[in-house]
Amino acid sequence: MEENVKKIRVRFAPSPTGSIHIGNLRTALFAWLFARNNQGAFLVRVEDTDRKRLEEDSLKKIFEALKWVNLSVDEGVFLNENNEISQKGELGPYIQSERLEIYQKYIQELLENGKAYYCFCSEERLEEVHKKQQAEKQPLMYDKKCRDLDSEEVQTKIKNGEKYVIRMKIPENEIVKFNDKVFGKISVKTEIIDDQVLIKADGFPTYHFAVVVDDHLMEISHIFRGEDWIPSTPKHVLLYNFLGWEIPTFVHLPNVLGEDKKKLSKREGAVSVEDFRKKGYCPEALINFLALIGWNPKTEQEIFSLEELIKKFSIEGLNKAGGVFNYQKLNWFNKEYIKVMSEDLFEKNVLEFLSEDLKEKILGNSSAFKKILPVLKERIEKFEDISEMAKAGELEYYFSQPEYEIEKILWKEEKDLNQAKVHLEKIISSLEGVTSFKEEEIKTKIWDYATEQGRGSVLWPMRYALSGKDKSPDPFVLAEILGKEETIKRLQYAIGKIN
RNA sequence: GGCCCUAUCGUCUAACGGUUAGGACAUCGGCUUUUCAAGCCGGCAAUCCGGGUUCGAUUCCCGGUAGGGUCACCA
Repeated sequence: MEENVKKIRVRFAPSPTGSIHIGNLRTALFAWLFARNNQGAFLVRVEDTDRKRLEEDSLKKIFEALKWVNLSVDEGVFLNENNEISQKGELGPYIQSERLEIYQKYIQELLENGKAYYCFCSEERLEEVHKKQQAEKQPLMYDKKCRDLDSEEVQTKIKNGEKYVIRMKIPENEIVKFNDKVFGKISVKTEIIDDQVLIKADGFPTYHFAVVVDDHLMEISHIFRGEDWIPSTPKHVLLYNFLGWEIPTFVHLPNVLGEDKKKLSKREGAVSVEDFRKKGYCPEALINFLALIGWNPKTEQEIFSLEELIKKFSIEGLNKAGGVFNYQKLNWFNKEYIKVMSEDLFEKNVLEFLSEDLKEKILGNSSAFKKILPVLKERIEKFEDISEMAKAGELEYYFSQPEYEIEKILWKEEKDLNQAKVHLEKIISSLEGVTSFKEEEIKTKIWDYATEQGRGSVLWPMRYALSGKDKSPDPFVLAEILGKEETIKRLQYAIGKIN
């Protein structure tokens, strides 16, 4: 009930170590939906405490991805009008590397209260300890060698310039309990909790320390994160207690899995938001699809706009079991979104996925292009398919006379090229009388003859003469797109090949 | 291996003790049809196993099994 009083504040806390993973996007989405649903605030904090894994343009990619899927940022780090990384809000800075003094302040407090201690163990020694534990099939934990060093000893070591980290002093024989909004009550004995490093040798805090400090200082009410954080949550709970802070509400989300039922990883192909963008998925489709993994709106509706998702979202609809990321279903969603896409947007997207020389041809015949668009719309599930169609030569014939072997112009098992020629000639003469060269009129002109002679025998050669392909839209659609002159030209070309 | 978590069609999921276990994707078949695509109609397909509790368990409890997560000076 305290949540009703307190303002809802959630955060998305990416690490700038690459482009944003689809699973992280989903976490951000749920947090964002929750904030919007409750008139709360959505903040973004950058967790860049791992100095070794920093990637130069990672932040840009992350924020471009957020912008692409339309998740707006209320506070913290964001991309401004000039596409520069900047910060807004009263509780900053929102980039952890700029908050080092803050962590210092609180680590001192823990040190003074005996909740943390200096540890001078070398990485080599730690490695040995771990090796031994592994051999004995013991859990891999710090052996607490430095836990009870006396303070004089500590001071002289520090004075001598010995490298150190600061560890958390996990209390003995206690049970840490916390309540998760999705997974319910979870409790863990302190015996199995490691004396976690809080401050690294380079002076930077570890994730575990920084999140607790920052989430508290930034007044985060609900922590949305992946379920893989559940095992380390007891450490965080302990830290909140050590510092005398109120514990926020945990909302751990079930994992997004690959086909192998393991956490979705690069092995599965596209996993970064960028990848999906490059393949020509619609951001709305991706969001819609993602929202329905691990959450359900309790209706049989499948297609939801962002606005509808905001309205419908609630933590109660969240699932515990991990969900497989199913590309086929994503494709279906994408197709649904393409169906209702505006002509202009569709055209713009198509152009983006065409090669330069094809684009040139199109610009030379833009009226044909306009007519092709609806045909393409019906046939693709993502815009990458346009490139594939182009490669397979399924676009070329709209703009230039296709080459083909004349025998293929015959329907099924038919052998008589002369008969086909007769049909084509008949079609030409019918077409010459068509005044407005529209699909329906072309059809009515030819239909009776085709029905009489056998539709396959007449229509297949016509279609083939126009496209030069086994598969294509129907001949009436093709004829309209090509126009009267070009259609007749191609039919005559076919007759010429027969002669 | 320790600890934690999870378990309904192949996949995403609905059914908060009583349903012929529902929907969607995929798949299969039919219709339409000159091919492809689209569209329409229909089919196949699930409660992990064993104990309880209960008049009655998909649903609650326990155990097993299976799967996953996690055990860093990475997040």
